[in-house]
Amino acid sequence: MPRIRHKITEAPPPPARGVKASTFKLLLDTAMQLIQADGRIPSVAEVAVRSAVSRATAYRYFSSRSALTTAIIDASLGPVRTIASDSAGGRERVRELFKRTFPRFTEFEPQLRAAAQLSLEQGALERAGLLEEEPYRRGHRIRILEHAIAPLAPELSPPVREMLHHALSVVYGIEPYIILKDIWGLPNREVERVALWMADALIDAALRDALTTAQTPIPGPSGGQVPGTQRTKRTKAR
Amino acid sequence: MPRIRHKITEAPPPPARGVKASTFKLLLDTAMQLIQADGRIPSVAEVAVRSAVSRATAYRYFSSRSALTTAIIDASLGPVRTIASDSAGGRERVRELFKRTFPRFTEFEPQLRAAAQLSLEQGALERAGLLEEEPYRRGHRIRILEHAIAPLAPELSPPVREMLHHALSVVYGIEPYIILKDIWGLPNREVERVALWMADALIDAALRDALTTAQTPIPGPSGGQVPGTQRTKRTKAR
DNA sequence: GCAAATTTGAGACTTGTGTCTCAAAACGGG
DNA sequence: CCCGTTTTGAGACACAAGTCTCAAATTTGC
Repeated sequence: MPRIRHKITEAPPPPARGVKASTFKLLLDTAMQLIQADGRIPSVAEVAVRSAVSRATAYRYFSSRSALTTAIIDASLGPVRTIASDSAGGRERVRELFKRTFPRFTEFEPQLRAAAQLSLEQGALERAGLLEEEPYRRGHRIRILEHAIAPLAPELSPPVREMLHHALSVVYGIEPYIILKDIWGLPNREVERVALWMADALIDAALRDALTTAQTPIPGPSGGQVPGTQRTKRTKAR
Repeated sequence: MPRIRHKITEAPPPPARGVKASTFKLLLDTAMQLIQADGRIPSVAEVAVRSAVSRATAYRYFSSRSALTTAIIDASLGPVRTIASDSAGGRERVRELFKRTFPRFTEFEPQLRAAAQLSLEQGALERAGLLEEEPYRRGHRIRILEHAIAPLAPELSPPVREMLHHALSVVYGIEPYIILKDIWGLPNREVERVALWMADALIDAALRDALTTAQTPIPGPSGGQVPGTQRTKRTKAR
């Protein structure tokens, strides 16, 4: 499987031929209205009709439904940077990141669900070798979380830090939100509580791992064991 | 939004008219071969051709691609019960559940990804009020985890137990697997390690919460506070 | 305001998915 | 082995997504 390069393009797309900024805006605005109204990504044809524009023209601007989806997601979630929190250090920074992000989940739920769906669809096509277009990968999650846990870095050995980074990326995203709402039927308030609780639990575990490895003398440099990843079995129950 | 009732049908479907067991088996077998070979759910038409059967017949057995998907998933993951572990109590039971389940993720990855995709698609249709068929909900996750954490129950107050249940359901599933593989490119071995680490961390947190609330005298019966959910801020960093 | 370049609309066409009908084939019980 | 029932195949139809072409409309440069 070919490794995919994350495309973190913040730059505006190069102007294509046969494309007029005003028409693009008209179509995108219509699409945004439709998704807010219906809660699902509209078809290109729908957008065309509602914009009083021919189907052919709409397809000139959004060559497929997935292209339209991508555009809608980017337009909705645009300034991701504003989510980042520079405020407190340590655990609070992560908590605040979660709290700041959460309202976006409720506000942009259809768009985020669409993003998740799109990435699954494209993943399937990709694995089958049938994907022509560039896959949609925003990859902001890694970067945002990296920033959030940065203050904790001095207290964590690199492997523990990485583990925490991985673990938080599972909890920080639309997926837990979807699971808790769809499987359990939890209200937003509860979903947020669970996510925060999980984040806390993971940070605790990381800090604890850091302590145990800090106390232990570091093994020889060429040792097979990576320091900090052998989790001490804590308080074995039963 | 209408609440959906989980359909945990283990019973075989009632025999429909115009349906022959042998043809059903032929088509399903072909479909299973195709998904193993291609890594994606085949179309009904594809299955028909590869089974040397007319399209019309194939559609008699699988009335849509999502019906085919459902059948494939069920056939692949059928005996979910065998996953359950009755072995150890407490934390080990959860760990063993995770370890037992993990090989299925690698073995049935395409099917599980398809299941995740299907549930997102249907969720979108459902929210738009456009879903005619019964949505596919297996809902085994809740039940399996409930069994796994049962031995921990005596040590946990009901709210903490519920929190743990919710949290584990975010970690126990194909979603973390997908996130860690697709976003990070982690190998299976690492994904399993992260999942186990997370499960451990969550159980730790739950047990710790249980301790703190056990020490605190329970507030008055009509108090607004639910005992055990007010997480004590632990080791505030920085 | 004119000419060239750009953008658009209408419709034909393709492909994939799903439905429907009806006659032929296969099956099964006596 | 025969007759009624069940199952199947072939093709016609519908419909959404997406492509393509060409002439008409619009915009832009001068």
